[in-house]
This record gives sequence, structure tokens and C-alpha cells, in this order.
Amino acid sequence: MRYSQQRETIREIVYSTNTHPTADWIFGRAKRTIPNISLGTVYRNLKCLEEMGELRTIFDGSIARYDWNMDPHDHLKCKVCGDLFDVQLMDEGIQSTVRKKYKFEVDNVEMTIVGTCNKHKEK
Amino acid sequence: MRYSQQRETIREIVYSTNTHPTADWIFGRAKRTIPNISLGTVYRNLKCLEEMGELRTIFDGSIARYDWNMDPHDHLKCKVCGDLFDVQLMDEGIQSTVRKKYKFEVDNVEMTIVGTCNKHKEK
DNA sequence: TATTTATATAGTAATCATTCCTATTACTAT
DNA sequence: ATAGTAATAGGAATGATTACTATATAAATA
Repeated sequence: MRYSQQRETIREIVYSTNTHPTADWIFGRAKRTIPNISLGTVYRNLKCLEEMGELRTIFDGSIARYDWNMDPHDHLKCKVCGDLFDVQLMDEGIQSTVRKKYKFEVDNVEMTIVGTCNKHKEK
Repeated sequence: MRYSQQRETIREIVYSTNTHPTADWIFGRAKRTIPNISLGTVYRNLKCLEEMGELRTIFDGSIARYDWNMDPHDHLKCKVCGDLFDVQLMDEGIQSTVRKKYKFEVDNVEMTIVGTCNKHKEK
């Protein structure tokens, strides 16, 4: 894979935030540095970066978000503000339970917990 | 909400399978009974049925699938054949852990476990 | 350094799932 | 049966993502 300023810029943008940005948000940021970058370039490079193990795709409903945190972790999704927060809940038991009970080889567990974050406490 | 044959047909189709069908699959099936049903009607009624508590939407990557099983349960997704299987893993501990540790009110936990189902055992 | 070769890009068109719009149809209460 | 209203069919619009293609550029070579 050949170096490109575009890919490096996209990687830096994803790594600079913990907001799990969408392709469109990344596109908007990238234009500040490379004004004529195209959205197709953003998508293509996000896919490359995923294959390189530099980031992973998470789905928030039907739209893709990109996460630089490659450690096993889950997400809290606030139904009020829509924010996604990283959490470490990894229950090692799940993997072996699933293997034994359902004869299913686990690659990875994707868990999103939907609710209300502490910014929206009722008085 | 007024009765309609379309909504009833759609409900029966979702309830007749455990394949977690997509809107398009449901549309194809519904056409057998109501040849001139439209895709918009399928989507609108799936949303109605969800609001009525008759089914729920789950996301498989970026596409919506519909599930008549309203009991709390999770899904195993086979990366080989793409099938989604229902599983009961519900760990009651997650809810209280998340509430205490992250001050987050949990509404529901969406977990998909990706791996390989037992139809694809290597010899 | 200049030349070559191949890969990445910009820009645009195409695709796909889903939602929106509107004139028409059909339940249901009177 | 009729009026009133909610649901429908059909098609257009939207939004995210992917595909296409001529041009630009990284990097290997002379």
C-alpha cells in the first residue's frame, strides 16, 4: 500500500477524537487540511485502515461510525443526546458459554447498551 | 389504528419465520398474497407494529431486520452463512454494573456475537 | 535527476435501503 | 348508503455508501 497524505490525514482525524465519528464528519474535518478531498477517498481509506487494523467500524443504528480503540470494549448509547461512550464490561464467560451451549465459535462480541447518560438527570 | 389487511399480512409473515427477515424479503412474501402491495406500506406497517409492541427492529450491520421475539435475548451472527440465531444470555449483572459504574440508566442491551455456527465445522 | 509504472485521487454517476408525498381507495360510524 | 378519515399504491426524494474513470502522484528505476 502506497503512502498518501489523504490516508494519513484521515487516520489522524479518527485518532484525534473519541466521538466515534461518521464518514461525513471525518470528510468535513479532512477538507480543512485538503480542501478538494473527495468523500469516496474517505470511505476507501477508512476501509483500508480497517483492514490494516488501525480502526474498526461500529454501527449506530444503520449508520457507520469509526473507532480507533481496538481493545475489546462495548458502547453505551444515550438515547437523549445520541453520544456513544466506551465501556469495559467484557465478560470472559460469554465466550465459553456460547461455545458450549450453542456450539458457536466466537470471534467477537458487539454490545451496545441503550439508555440515558448522566448529563440528563431529572431534578 | 384502523384495521388493514396489509398490516395483518405483514404481521403474519414476520411471525411465520425465525430468520429475522429484511423489509425487502417481507415485501416479496407479501406480494404473493397482495400482488400490488407497495414497499412503502411494508415499511410503514413495520414501524406501526414496532410501536404496538408486536415486533422489534434489529440491525445487522447497516440493514434493518425484524424480529417477532420480544423476550430479552441476544443474537449470534454467523460470519460464514450470515444467519442470525436467538440466544438467551441475559446477564442481569450488566444493568446494575453500568448504572453504578457509569451512572447510566439502562433501557436495553443489544448484543450480537459474531463468529461461526456449527454448520461450518472444519473436518 | 529524469523517466517510467502503477496505484491513489477527485469528481461524478450509480446503487441501495429507507422515507416522503399525494391522489386514490376503503374501513367504519352514522 | 354516505361522509369522514385513515391507509394505500406508486413513484419521487433522500441519504449513505460504492463504483467508475480520467488525471495526478508516490516511488521504483535508469
